[in-house]
Amino acid sequence: MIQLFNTLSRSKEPVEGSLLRIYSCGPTVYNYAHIGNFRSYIFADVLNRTLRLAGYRVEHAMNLTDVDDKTINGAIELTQKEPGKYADLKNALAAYTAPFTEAFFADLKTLNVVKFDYHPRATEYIPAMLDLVERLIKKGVAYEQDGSVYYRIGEKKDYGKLSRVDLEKNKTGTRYNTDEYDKDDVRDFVLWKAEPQTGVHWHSAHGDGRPGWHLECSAMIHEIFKGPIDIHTGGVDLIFPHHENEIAQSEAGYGGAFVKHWLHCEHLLVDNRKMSKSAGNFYTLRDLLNQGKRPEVIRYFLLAAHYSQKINFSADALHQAEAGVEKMYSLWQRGERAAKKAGEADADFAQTSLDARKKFTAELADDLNTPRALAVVHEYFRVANSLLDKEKDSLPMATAQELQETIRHFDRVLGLIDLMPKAGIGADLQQLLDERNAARAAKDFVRADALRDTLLKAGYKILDTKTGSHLEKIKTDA
RNA sequence: GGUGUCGUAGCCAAGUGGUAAGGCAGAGCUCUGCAAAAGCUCCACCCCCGGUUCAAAUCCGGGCGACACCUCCA
Repeated sequence: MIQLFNTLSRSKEPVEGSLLRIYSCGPTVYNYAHIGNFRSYIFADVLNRTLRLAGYRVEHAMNLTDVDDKTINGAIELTQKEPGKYADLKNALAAYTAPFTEAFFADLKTLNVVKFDYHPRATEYIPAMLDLVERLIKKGVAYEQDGSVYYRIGEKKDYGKLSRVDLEKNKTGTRYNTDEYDKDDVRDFVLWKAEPQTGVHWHSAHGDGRPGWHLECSAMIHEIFKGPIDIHTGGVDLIFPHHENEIAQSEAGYGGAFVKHWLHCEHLLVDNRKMSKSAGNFYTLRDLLNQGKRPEVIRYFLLAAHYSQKINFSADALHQAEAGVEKMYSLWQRGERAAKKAGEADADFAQTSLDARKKFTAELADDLNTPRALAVVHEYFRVANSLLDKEKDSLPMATAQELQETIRHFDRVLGLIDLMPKAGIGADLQQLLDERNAARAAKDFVRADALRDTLLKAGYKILDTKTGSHLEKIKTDA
């Protein structure tokens, strides 16, 4: 049984049912997503992987916001740069968001995020959104004002139940100019935004306009899942107002429950400040890869802290993560090499492996406790390395297989082995190694060490063991 | 001003009433031509003050400090 912290109740609750419908808030494709954004998507991935490992069936959607102020501005800029190239602004919008959308999917792949089942885009669900707007007007909780439609917060008595904001106590107007809004109540939020002909717009009963930000998630969840969902994820900054407004819209518009379990992951910090586009203190995945950081290291780094805790992004933390990844890869390859003997599997080790697998799954089942799960992994690695030491790197095939299966089990959630540099040791490398060992045997240590350096620069580390020397790939090809 | 989260070793980070997981770095040792890898050993009384309790890092109260949300934001 999986227990997950629910923002709604502020306590851990069991996840019920065998088929889980999950919706995760995805990116706005106006730019490259930064590593803080990816924390949220990898968090969704860990959730997805953990549930599957635990035997649940999962249907998981992650949206792409491809129409909002920023993307529209981008589209307008495109048309100004190349007048006449786009048939209309919607075409320009599609042209503007396409590369960022592509980059987003490529980055997910780079980070070995398991494919989600659905990736709905806001622009593809305009009719569904307009349908929701009409439902809300019919129910009397929304009103039109100058071509825009607003949600009347006062009509929802339990508004604020997720974020626990008390709108009465909240100062309004302190942080934004209330005069800019033509709303009955400053707290009301926009469902449908009147957009002049000069902007990206769709036709509606209220005139030309485009959807408000919160609307897409409600409409797409309804369209895709045809009913309430089990889990909804996102970053903590979405709790209010985004998720609060989603709840209001969906519950009022479609009736009944909306989401059982709300999960929110904390922010990634840089120098103790939230990483964000507006603050400018962000790194995209591409930035980091260009700096020689490896995606598996980034993954490990993000998994090393619980999702509900803020983590500070630093070179130091990344180094520590790299050491963890290396240890895993090293053991994996050591296990591969050690599969040599026939005979029965080591019964003690088989038991240890089974225990470790169970413990690993159990730690994750407790609100996705990846740090504890990693502790289990490291304890297991120590036992496995001890065994390999003791057996001089020669194990029965069955035992080596046990080791690999266990690492594979961990990796069903960690997702690191797939990103391991491929060894591909060709004849040239083997020859260098042979030459080095010949020099070593001839006590020509200067030459031996020089060859070791050469191999290191080629991305291979030499491991000298009692049973011979081996090469281990330590770097991804540049 | 309102709301919430957090403060654990040099660093990263679990634990949330029963006497401090795990990792990185460091020190010593084994192995090694040297090194690397691996193993073994060592390395914290949990921001401060007060309270509750047989027992608190863990609960309560009060400080101090950090961050976040209340505006677009993962």
